[in-house]
Order: sequence, then C-alpha cells, then structure tokens
Amino acid sequence: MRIGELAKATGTKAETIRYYEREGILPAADRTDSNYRDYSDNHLAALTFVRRARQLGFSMAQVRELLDLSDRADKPCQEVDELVREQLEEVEQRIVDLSSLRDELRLLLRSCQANRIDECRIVGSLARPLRRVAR
Amino acid sequence: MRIGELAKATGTKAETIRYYEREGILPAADRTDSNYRDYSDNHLAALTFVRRARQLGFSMAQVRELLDLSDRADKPCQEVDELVREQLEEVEQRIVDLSSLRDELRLLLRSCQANRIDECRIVGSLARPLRRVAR
DNA sequence: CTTGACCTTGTAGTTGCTACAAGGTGCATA
DNA sequence: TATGCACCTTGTAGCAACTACAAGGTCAAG
Repeated sequence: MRIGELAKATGTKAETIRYYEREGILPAADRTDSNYRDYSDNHLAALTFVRRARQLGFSMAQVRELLDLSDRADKPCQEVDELVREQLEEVEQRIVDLSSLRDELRLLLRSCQANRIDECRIVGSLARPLRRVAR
Repeated sequence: MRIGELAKATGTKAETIRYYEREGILPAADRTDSNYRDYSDNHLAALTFVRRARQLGFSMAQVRELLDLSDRADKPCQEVDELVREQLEEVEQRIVDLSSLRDELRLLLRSCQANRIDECRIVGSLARPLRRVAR
C-alpha cells in the first residue's frame, strides 16, 4: 500500500506520515523499486494507534511512551494506566479552565448595551487608551 | 518606566513585550539616552488590554481586530460584540470536544483490569501490533 | 508521447512565545 | 575608582505538531 492509500485509510496527510517516520514514531516502510514507500497492514495498525492516541490528546512524547510500553507485553500495565490517568486529569483541568473562560466571555457579552464603541463596556472592560502602530 | 517594571506590573516577560512591539501589537516605546525602552501609563493600559484579551483565549489576530475596533470610538460596537460571540462559541465547542474526550479516557481507564500489558484492554483498544524503530 | 496523479527529498512556514548569546548601562558597594 | 551585579540592547534559534511548498522522478491512461 502506498503512502496516499495509507493516508486515506487513516485520515492522515501523507506529509504527516513522513513526519512520523522521521520522528521515529512510525517504523520506516519498505521501498518499491521506484523508491516509493510500501506499507503493510501492520503499519496501518500502528498509524491507527498513533492517531487515536493523538486524538485523545496525548502529546507526541506520551505517544512514544505508550508505544514503548505496548512493546513490553510482559510488563504490568500500571504505567499505561498511569499515563491515561494523567491525561484524564489534564483534560479535566482544561475543561475547568475553559469553563471559567466561558463564564467571563458570557459576562462580557452581557455587558455590552451601548451602541458606540466608546460607550461599549466590552472595550471598556478590556481597557485600552493607546493608539497602535501600523505593521 | 523600564521594560522590567512594565513586565512585573503586567505579569508579562520582557521578551514577550519586545515581541509584541515587533509584531505591531504594542506601539514602540520612547527611548532613554542609553537606548532603554521608556514606557508610559498608556503603554501599561495597552499591554493590560492585550494580556487580558489573550487570557480570554483570543488569538493574536483577534487581538489585533479588537485593537483596531477600539480605536474607532464612533463606530457601533456590533463588531466587537461579534468577535466576543465567536470566541464564546469556539470556547463552548472546545468544552464539548474535551468533554467527550474526557468520557473516552474514563472508559479507557475502566477497561483496564488485567495485570500484564498484553492483556490490557487500554493498549488493546488503541490497537497496535508493530515494533517501532529507534530514534 | 503527453498529461495528470502520484511519489521523492529538502526546506521553510505556522502560533505565541521563550531562551539564549554577546555586549552595553546604571547603581551600590569595597 | 573599580568592580560586581542586575538590568537593558539586538539578533537568532528553539518549542509542538504539523503543513506547505519547490523541484524533480514514476507510472498508467488516452
């Protein structure tokens, strides 16, 4: 399977796949006579794993860890568990942060009742008196 | 006021302030005889505005728009309103996305009941059979 | 035999900073 | 007076995780 096919099958751009290979996240593919990358079903599974982990918000570094761990079939899976737990906590924290951000924006929106910018409390509550410079 | 003071007053690193100036987000400061940047209270207010908007999740491009708009005191503030509304929608969408992500991670955590990685359903549900390459 | 879709490598751009390096300035202290 | 130290200057490079070229090679269809 060529890179374009693999890309389509996983919803990943070909350039991203090459990038993963450069970064050692994915193993290098075989090459055809004409030097095209030639992927197996194993590559498909590997890329699926990576993409799924990325979608779950794991960083590249975390994905690397997950890959390392999943290579060691005999190890207790406590460490995998731990990684997932950390990621969950991070996501929960981000939700908390975004929620208070959302509340602030809602307040801001409600504060605009004027018609002109110099009367607008949105601008006022961001508070900015200075003229800016051109780029 | 020198850059370090302004930095402390706004909780911004000096390097970030210089970056904002380079990017035209902040107007250039006056210079002392020894070529140090010399800031006024107006600069303080401007930087406060920028930092506040950034904390609210507005991109640099959006901050630029907000700055442009707030320069035009006579305009109706509909556009400011619109920007805030867009940002609010984006934040709300991000909360939705992160929430389903959180749910998936919770499921993943609950699915791990085995002791060895080759029996671990977390790794299994990320599904990855291929050996990786060294960096 | 040419067109067009694909592939190759290598390099540079994105966002919003952050971190140097190499040198100049300003002020307190020995 | 010297000197040490915190501060300032410019310029450049790095971060994450891609994305977007450019310049050229390959291959099948018409």
